[in-house]
Amino acid sequence: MKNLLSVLKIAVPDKIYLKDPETSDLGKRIIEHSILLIHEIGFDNFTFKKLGLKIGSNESSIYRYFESKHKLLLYLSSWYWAWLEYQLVIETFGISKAKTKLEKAIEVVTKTSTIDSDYSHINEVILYKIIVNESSKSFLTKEVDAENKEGYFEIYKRLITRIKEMILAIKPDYLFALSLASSILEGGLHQNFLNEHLPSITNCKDGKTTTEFFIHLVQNTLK
Amino acid sequence: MKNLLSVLKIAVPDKIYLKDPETSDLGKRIIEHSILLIHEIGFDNFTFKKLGLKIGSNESSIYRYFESKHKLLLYLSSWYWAWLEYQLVIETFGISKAKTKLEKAIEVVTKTSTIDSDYSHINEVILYKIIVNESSKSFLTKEVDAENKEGYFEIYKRLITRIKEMILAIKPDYLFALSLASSILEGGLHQNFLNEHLPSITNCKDGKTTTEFFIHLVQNTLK
DNA sequence: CTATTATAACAGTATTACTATTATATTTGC
DNA sequence: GCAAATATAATAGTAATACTGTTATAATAG
Repeated sequence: MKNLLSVLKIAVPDKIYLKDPETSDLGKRIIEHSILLIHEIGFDNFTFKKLGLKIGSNESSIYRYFESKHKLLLYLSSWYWAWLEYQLVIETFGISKAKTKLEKAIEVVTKTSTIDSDYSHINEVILYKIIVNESSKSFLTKEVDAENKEGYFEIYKRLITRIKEMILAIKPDYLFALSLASSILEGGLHQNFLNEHLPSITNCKDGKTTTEFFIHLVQNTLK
Repeated sequence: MKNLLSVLKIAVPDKIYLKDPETSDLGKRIIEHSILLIHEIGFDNFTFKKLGLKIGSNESSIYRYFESKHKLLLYLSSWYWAWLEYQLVIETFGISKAKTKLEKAIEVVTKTSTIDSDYSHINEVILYKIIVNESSKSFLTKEVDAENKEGYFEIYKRLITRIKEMILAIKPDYLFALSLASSILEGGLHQNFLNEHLPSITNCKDGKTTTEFFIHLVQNTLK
């Protein structure tokens, strides 16, 4: 089951890119090194020129794949959410008890140390760090409504919908299943951000994990 | 009690600005219209040049007050958190019952339609919209650790600490009081963002409020 | 082995995010 | 009431950003 990714491909909405980076060596190097470079200098300081320099390739060649660095961030985000959805499905598939299933889901979605699956050129551990620090910037823009219409957030929304279903399987009359699901996902990222940068306002440190916090929260809410 | 702000001044960490905008007419116009302009075109598209044009003043004059637009965002955020802390304190001051007190706090912190207090040149309703859409950008940067050391996030952290105290007053042995407090604050902003831009993944709409969601969540968690 | 496609190299542009300098108002102190 | 100090405005300049466009060269496919 774990090796499904060797036959399946992570599917990202194709309007996000001009040319699918998975279809060429240069494309894969763009993805691989954009993750490393964004992690290194931050998305705000990241440029295609710097990336080109890093991969020994020309700025204009990168523009053949993505029309802007914002689109690249959308790609990386979508890719991560798709990968997480895959993790979620395989990890919870065999679990029949609704409560155990949701707990596993919370674990998958809020844990920090995802293993680099080594499936590809993409380092999932570093990508997760980018998601924590930068993914909000993919929707905190003036263009969010237009981009939502284009379907750029479909995978993210589908992931939240899956968690919502697991919540409703436990408590079908709960009125805030979607809000709880989106809070687990974004809240998990936020607590892990605080742990790293503003530790004085989180308890998810010193052995206590973000996962524990959310499992406790959800257990009591759905009781 | 409500009119305390006519004698008190919202205090923002003074390292954030070069010159206190509250001390001059131009300074106040900078604040007033930066809020309107950021709301209008978004922080990413906002420049001091455009702001100068709007207030009939020169770009370079604005640089006398803030060394960058990032510092201006830090100022606006800090100002908002200080204002919210003030609201929190006066609204909960007279309440003796711990549970009622926290519920009031959650209401203050998560509600969308704050009234424009008309106390000043600052429109709090529009400022809240900026906070929802842009405030994360004030800490999602590579400079967050350095800026945290400089004390730029003190008010924000103090606000969360206040909410944490109210949580602990109800359940002193709860291990995640800080995480719950920070989740209420950021989560509240996020749900209100979703309501506006990605409504398919929130239940905080159609009469159900973000405040209700969090009150229910917290009540059950601290039971 | 030619045609197509992919990539690289180079040039150019409007805008951004500033810094620096000088000129002109406005306020304040005596 | 006037000089000195301060605040603001105007102008110029810069390196970097976020692109677009064109042409040249390399790789590959039919």
